[in-house]
Amino acid sequence: MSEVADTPARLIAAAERLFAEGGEGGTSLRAIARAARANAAAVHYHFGGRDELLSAVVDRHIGPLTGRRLQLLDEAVARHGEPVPVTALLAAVLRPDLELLARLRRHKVEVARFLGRATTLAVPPGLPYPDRHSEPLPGRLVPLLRASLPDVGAAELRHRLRLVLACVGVLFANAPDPGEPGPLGTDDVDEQVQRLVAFCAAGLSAPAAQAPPPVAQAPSVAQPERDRRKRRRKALT
Amino acid sequence: MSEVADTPARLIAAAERLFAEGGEGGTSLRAIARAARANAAAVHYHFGGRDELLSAVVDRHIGPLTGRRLQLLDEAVARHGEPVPVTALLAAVLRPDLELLARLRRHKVEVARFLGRATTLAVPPGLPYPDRHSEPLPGRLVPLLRASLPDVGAAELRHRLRLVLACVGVLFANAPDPGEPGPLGTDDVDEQVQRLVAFCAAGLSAPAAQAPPPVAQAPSVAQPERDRRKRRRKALT
DNA sequence: GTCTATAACTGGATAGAC
DNA sequence: GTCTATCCAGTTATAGAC
Repeated sequence: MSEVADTPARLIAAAERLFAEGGEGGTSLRAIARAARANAAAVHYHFGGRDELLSAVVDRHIGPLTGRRLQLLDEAVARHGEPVPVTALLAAVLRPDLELLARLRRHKVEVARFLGRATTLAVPPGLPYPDRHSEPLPGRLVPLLRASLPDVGAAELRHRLRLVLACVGVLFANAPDPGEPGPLGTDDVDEQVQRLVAFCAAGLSAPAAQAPPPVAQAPSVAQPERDRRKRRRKALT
Repeated sequence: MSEVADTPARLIAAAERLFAEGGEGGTSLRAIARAARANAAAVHYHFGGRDELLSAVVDRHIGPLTGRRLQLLDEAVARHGEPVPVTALLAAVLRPDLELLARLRRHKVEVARFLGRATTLAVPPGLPYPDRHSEPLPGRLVPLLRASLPDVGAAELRHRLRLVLACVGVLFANAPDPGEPGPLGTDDVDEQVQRLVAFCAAGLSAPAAQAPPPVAQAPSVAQPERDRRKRRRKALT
């Protein structure tokens, strides 16, 4: 873990730390190379460039998640038979994320936040982030959910599932510092799963929307802006 | 709207477009000045620097939202009396966002996505984005919710509210191109409000979590990485 | 495989003329 | 208020020595 390791490994490790601490756009290839006690040219040799290194860092964490999710889904099916209770399906999908989050939070909170930004968001345009929604997960999950929630329309279900995945992403992106209480008010992963599943299962299963009483029309929005002038920039060396 | 306008206004407009299209980190002060047909020095004169300009852009959109949310909350209280139904409270809070989203989606989708990244996420560290959770909104909203949901614990409620706000943020961040169907499968704001409220109200009101059946322990995670080498970087220039 | 050196630019910031 | 000119630190990328 804290070995000398070969250059590519040291580069990945340094990149992970710096991308997480300094932001995706704000971290330069040279800074990474310096931190890895390697040379700028080494990044090009091993990965092909800065962006490919970024992808490598994200993939390394996200890849294994899908595997574990599918595994837990299979176990849930085996245990309950179809239709699987929604809570069991959600627990299978969400647990791996919360486990990873707990692990990262201990020593690498910034990395957790970085992954949250990278996976759930449309993310700064132009960067090659993996699209979570095109993973093999939905292909397996959606049919199971449909069977368990026959009263929720197919389209509605897909939208709601997006909202569910959004929740996990934001838990990552706003991961609290270690020392502070964990993501959902607890450091216990089982409790986190229970709480998140309680919220999401209820949302997924909700009866179709009903028209609420009408609401006053929106007034004009955006404009109050007329006194910003000549503030000195924060000093910088 | 398409006037010549004064320099600060042109700068804000150009900055909004370029930050949205090119990402927060990837847009330079010089590019903004060029697009605004102004000078690089003008940015420093009027705003103090690049980051302050970024803040100005975000504030201009987000500021008015809080006002409208509080206004709709007051109307909801006046109409229903306390305790206000959860659905009414949520509709008041979420409608302004969806209205803004619909407006932006028509001609400035990228700006919507930009705002989503900027407000809900921890966002690349170091950048001065407004923290949505420190707005005056929670101070007014949380007591109303507590009164409407006496069975949900205070802490639990706060966590769930974070999840709700996360959902809106991700709707912004992943705003679909105009032409494609709207954020929740429809272009009609009223329907969007209904669907989002249905999901969120159910989640907020859910009974406390229950312990689900135990789950196999996690195996080792992260590592499959051993054949990435020497891919040429995509040509450039 | 890893390094130094360097090419070729772009970044934010500011001084000072107009 | 707005511009030009300039500073200089920092960027990716590559050629070529070891």
